[in-house]
Amino acid sequence: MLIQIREEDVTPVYLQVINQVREQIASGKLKPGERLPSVRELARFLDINVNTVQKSYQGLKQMGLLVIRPARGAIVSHKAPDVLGSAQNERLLKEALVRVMKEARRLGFDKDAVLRLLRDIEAS
Amino acid sequence: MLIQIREEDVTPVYLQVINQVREQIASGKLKPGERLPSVRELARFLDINVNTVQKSYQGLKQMGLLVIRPARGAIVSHKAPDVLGSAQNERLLKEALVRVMKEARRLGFDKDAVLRLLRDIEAS
Amino acid sequence: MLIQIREEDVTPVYLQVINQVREQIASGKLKPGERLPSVRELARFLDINVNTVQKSYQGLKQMGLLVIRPARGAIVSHKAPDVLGSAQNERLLKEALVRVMKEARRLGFDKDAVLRLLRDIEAS
Amino acid sequence: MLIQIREEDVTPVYLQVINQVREQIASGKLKPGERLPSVRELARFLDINVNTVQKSYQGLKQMGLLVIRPARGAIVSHKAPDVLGSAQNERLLKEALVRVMKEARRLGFDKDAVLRLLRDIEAS
DNA sequence: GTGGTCTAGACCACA
DNA sequence: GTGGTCTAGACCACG
Repeated sequence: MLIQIREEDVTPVYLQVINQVREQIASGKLKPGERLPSVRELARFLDINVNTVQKSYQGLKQMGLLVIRPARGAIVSHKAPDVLGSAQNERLLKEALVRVMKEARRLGFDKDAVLRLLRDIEAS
Repeated sequence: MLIQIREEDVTPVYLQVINQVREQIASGKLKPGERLPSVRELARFLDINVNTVQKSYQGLKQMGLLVIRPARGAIVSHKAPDVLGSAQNERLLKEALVRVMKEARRLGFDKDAVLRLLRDIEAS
Repeated sequence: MLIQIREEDVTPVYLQVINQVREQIASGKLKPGERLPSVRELARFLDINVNTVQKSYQGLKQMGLLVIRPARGAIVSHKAPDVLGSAQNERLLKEALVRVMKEARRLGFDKDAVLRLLRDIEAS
Repeated sequence: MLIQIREEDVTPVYLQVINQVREQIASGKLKPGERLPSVRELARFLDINVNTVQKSYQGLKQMGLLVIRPARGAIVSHKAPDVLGSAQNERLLKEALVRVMKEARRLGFDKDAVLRLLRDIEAS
């Protein structure tokens, strides 16, 4: 499991961890049932605080992506694929898009302009 | 100038003010040269602290949307239209869209799905 | 005497008046002995507060450029030419230059770069 | 990081801090990636309010000289050298020089006189 | 009256 | 511990 913390990124460290784990599950690099490194292990590896990793894992558990078994470590939930494609996520994404549209209008762009910009964006 | 603070919104108050003023300039409700309420006036009206309004006005000044003249009040800058339609804003919006696309991919959506969702969003 | 207040300029109004009067004396447009408009007259003409003009005239008097005769108006002092070319002014200018040099160093420019830039400036 | 506040200086305290930090980055005493003292630490050391230091750091962030990461401290941005040598700064300096030249003309000096004075100034 | 600066003290999320 | 936000109250120069 390859994770890296960007020092210059203003995103909270615990969110950087959550996002990258979520991405790896979505892309299939992490599969249901697969074991994640222990909290202490990952904290040591990333050189961040144990509490921070703890918070990330709890967040992922809350989303239903991780199953945490005390004293036995954390594994990717078998329900993870459902969670990632769920209607709830569509709602989350919709909210994010609404926020961007509001921002766009503030900056003086209409929906068509946004759609055009979005189409031009790399799939990077 | 109609502004309202949403207590339940997590967005910092000073940003709510900035966003709403920005929106009103973008939509033409506030025109270049028009005078804004004094910091004290607006603070009293919104029932927030003077320093908070001050922070908002300073932010808007920084963006080039306001011209603030000590002891004479603040007016919408005549350069505001340029600022709002500038190439710099296109870059800002692009960055926001890239962030949303990353988020979408994490949630298991591809670009076409995002485009479809965006088209369905109200122009509210 | 042609004076105009720039609304968008952040320079205090009373200083805008002082500077323009000083300029007109330096350039010869206002000559020693010549009468200036009364405080009330100028205030009405520029649409600014009487106190502001009063402050400007007092400042000019302080510099030795104006002689104010109560109830009879203000005239350009016959000593004005001496004041404008004096050693005291050289000191003032030197201080302004020192401030600019400090600013330049902060922005990453050395003295040679500043001299080059200054030479390139229009004599506008 | 050595900073000192001059009580007798009319320059606002938060600007004194900004200027000195900027100077130290320009002169290489503070290098990209280097960590600055926390707002509380610096406030205690300079015996000024935390909010004042906060204002300074926010200003430096705005200029692109600092990267501030909540709960992780502030570091000199890796883009700081670009910011300090940029064309935008040349414009800023040019504007300052134009202002000084106007002032000089008001005081009765021409450009050659100014150049001569500038050359004589210590590089202090 | 106006905006600008500063202090003191508080609460928050994050590490 | 860190930075970010907000309040209350003060003083200043300027109009």
